[in-house]
Amino acid sequence: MAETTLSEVPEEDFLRLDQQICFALHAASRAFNGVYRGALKELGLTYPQYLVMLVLWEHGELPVKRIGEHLRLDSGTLSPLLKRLESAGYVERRRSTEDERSVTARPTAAGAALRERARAVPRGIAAATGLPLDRVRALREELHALTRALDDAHPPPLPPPA
Amino acid sequence: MAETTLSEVPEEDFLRLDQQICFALHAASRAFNGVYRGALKELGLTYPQYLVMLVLWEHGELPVKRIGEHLRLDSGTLSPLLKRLESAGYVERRRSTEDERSVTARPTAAGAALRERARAVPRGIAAATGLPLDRVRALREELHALTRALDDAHPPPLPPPA
DNA sequence: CACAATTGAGTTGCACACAACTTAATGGCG
DNA sequence: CGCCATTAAGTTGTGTGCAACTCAATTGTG
Repeated sequence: MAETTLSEVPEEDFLRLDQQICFALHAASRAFNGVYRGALKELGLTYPQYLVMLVLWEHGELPVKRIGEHLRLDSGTLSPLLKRLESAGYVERRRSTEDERSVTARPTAAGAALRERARAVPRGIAAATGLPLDRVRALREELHALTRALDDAHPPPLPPPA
Repeated sequence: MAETTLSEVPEEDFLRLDQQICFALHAASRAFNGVYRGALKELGLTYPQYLVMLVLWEHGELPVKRIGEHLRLDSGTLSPLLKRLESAGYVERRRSTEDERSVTARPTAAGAALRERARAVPRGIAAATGLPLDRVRALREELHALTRALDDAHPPPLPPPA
């Protein structure tokens, strides 16, 4: 049972195994998304919008570029998303004075207030996973390593944040 | 260091931990998607289209409903996706004669031939993960359990396949 | 047998992701 | 200084994912 290397797996099983692992990650991500969707509905946030707010709550004002580095997202995704967060009244955007190319985003008063209401979210999610926190942490580390390896094999447009 | 229960984590760290774990899964899924995108480009398939073809290669002709159960996807996603696979010449769709509500899909000759070209894909992906197959299998199991737990806490429209 | 509830596909609308492109500003570099 | 490569946002187009809906076929029930 110690078949650890790729060459020891019979060719016939490979497509099936591939289906299992790539599907598993895909499905888990969407299942997570679904649980967050329910938890975030009353806050008026989508899951990616919540990720952006988490970054802004932690760091305050940030250029779009920096947000993208934290979340591994590019301007093609962030620009319309931030526009929606702005029209929802949760963030303000402002073109930087030092560098006119850069646009920074920061939580408004309503956005900051939203943080208090959001405090209830993570506990509910953690409970829904049914996993002890140690396992959650371990899983997080494993997924980080996996993401790093995959991005390394297929470098994304965004270099990982320094 | 044996803080396993939720109640032992300070409230202040919760939003940050939440960001880390939910982001980790989200990012890993997208990183995987990116690697597949590169590997599948020459086959003319997207990642979800590849998942559908894997199911059809394994099971032959299947109703849309069954495909959805295997992949945890509903008709809102599968209908247009199958239409694209059909216009690409990889699958045929046919309304069932026994139950006129049901539509089945199966690989065409070109779709079946594609399977041979697809054999090269999984090895490349497995190599890109940088993980030994044992770890991949363990991760798969963990993600399956996680998906089940999350779907249980927030039942999706699709019941898990029997 | 009639008829309401259910089921399977499909459609519509919205919000990501991401490639490819455009535009404007900045930073070298001769 | 002048000019070009680089950089940051934003835009466009395509393909999911999913909620909410429509429509037709089927099933269950009195």
